[in-house]
Amino acid sequence: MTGERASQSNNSGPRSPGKEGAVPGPAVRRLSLYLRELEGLYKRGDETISSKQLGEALGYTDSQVRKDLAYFGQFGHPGIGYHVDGLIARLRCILGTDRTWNVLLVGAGNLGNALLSYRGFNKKGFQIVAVFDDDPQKIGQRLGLTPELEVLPLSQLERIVSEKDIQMGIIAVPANDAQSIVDRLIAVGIKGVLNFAPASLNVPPNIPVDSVDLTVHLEQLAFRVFTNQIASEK
Amino acid sequence: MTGERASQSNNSGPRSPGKEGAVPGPAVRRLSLYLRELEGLYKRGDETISSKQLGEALGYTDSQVRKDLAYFGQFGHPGIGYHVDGLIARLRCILGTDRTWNVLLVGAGNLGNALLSYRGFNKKGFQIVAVFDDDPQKIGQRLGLTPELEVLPLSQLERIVSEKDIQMGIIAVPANDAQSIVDRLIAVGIKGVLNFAPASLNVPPNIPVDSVDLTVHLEQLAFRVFTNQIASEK
DNA sequence: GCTTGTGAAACGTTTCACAGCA
DNA sequence: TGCTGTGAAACGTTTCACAAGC
Repeated sequence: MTGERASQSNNSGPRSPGKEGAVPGPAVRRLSLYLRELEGLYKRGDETISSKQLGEALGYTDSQVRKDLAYFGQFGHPGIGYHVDGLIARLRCILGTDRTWNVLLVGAGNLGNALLSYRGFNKKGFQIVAVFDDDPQKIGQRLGLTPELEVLPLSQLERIVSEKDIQMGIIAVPANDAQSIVDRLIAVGIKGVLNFAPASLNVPPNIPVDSVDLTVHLEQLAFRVFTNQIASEK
Repeated sequence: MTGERASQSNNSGPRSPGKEGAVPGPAVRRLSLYLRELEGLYKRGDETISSKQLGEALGYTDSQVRKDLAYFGQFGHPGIGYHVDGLIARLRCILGTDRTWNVLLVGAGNLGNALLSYRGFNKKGFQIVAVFDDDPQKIGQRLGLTPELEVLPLSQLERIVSEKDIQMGIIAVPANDAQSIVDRLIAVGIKGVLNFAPASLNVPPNIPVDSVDLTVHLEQLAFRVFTNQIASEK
């Protein structure tokens, strides 16, 4: 059943995994970090980089870097390393950021506002093209950067999603509202969700959800700081 | 070399790992999610819960839940499950959120402001007790919730950290400033850092750093949405 | 009956080590 | 020499399976 694909040397099509099959989750996360680092190197004018250098910059081993990249093809040159610009293009293609993604935001509170004003999203090809909130105080407000967005009521969700061809949604509402919001997003055809509500969402298995809980991150940190303290008291 | 500790049945001291030794990183992350879920159950009046129920609520197996908890002791009762309130207390103690942590914030931009206004931190025992920014426009502004905080210049860092007994720092500055900020934080004795700047930070190995890059999360999502599309086209 | 805690097996990820190429 | 790509070994995590307890 595992489809096979002739290995296509260096000129393989976009995203070509060396083999059909699962890429480890952690590897995909690292690809984003490689890309971020490479974009910095590109700005500084570097033309090539070795797996060793790239790994050291991020705290990974050289073989880790090579294995991660090898899941998707053969991008390097023995004795040389990787061409920075070429690898950037490949990674963007692999991650899907060589195109623009239209994103909606639900929740125009503090966090929602901060997300609307964040320039980093646009730079990476993510455009927040609609904001929803059911608070009557917020509906009609214009928020965010240069082309400001009007806060719309959720009743407009279906219309706007198809009108603006929106594929992903960001949830920045209180925990209690998150499940009903995600249900509605999926009902109108949203294909992936980034959830900032401190709640665990129940969704069909084909809908990727990535949850960022700010307090969970602080707790992880507290645990590790605390562990260090105990260790150093020994 | 592996210290041994008589297994202390149910009344073991705080945080007692069943055995001295490493707890898997992913397990610690899940503990935070268990705690979040348990706090919800407690509000709804539930008194006991089984590993099966808790796992199902979060998308994990029952044995995963039991193994994670077993790293720290024996908290359950065969045939019954776990007492919700008791397990909450244990998890808080393990994660270090049974005390208050004083936290500082560097960067009073959009994201910094959103973090200052977020009530979830206080509920979990994290108090942002100082805000720093070197932008002259921002210094002196009063931001955040009820007891507003005055934005201070970084020159005050050392004094405030010792005065207010601050252990952790949150970085919400542009990528280019992040490394110099983290260096200064560590120099004044900060023990852990939550970094929102899209940059990889170089720190000594005994200083835990947790990085949250919002665009990395969207990229992960884009990758998975894109993968699903390709799969469904097959 | 149902549920925990845990050794052992299964699975997944990372690191090693080296052939092959520039 | 320096570097990639990759099979094999090492390591870590999750799941299984079951004895023991309510």
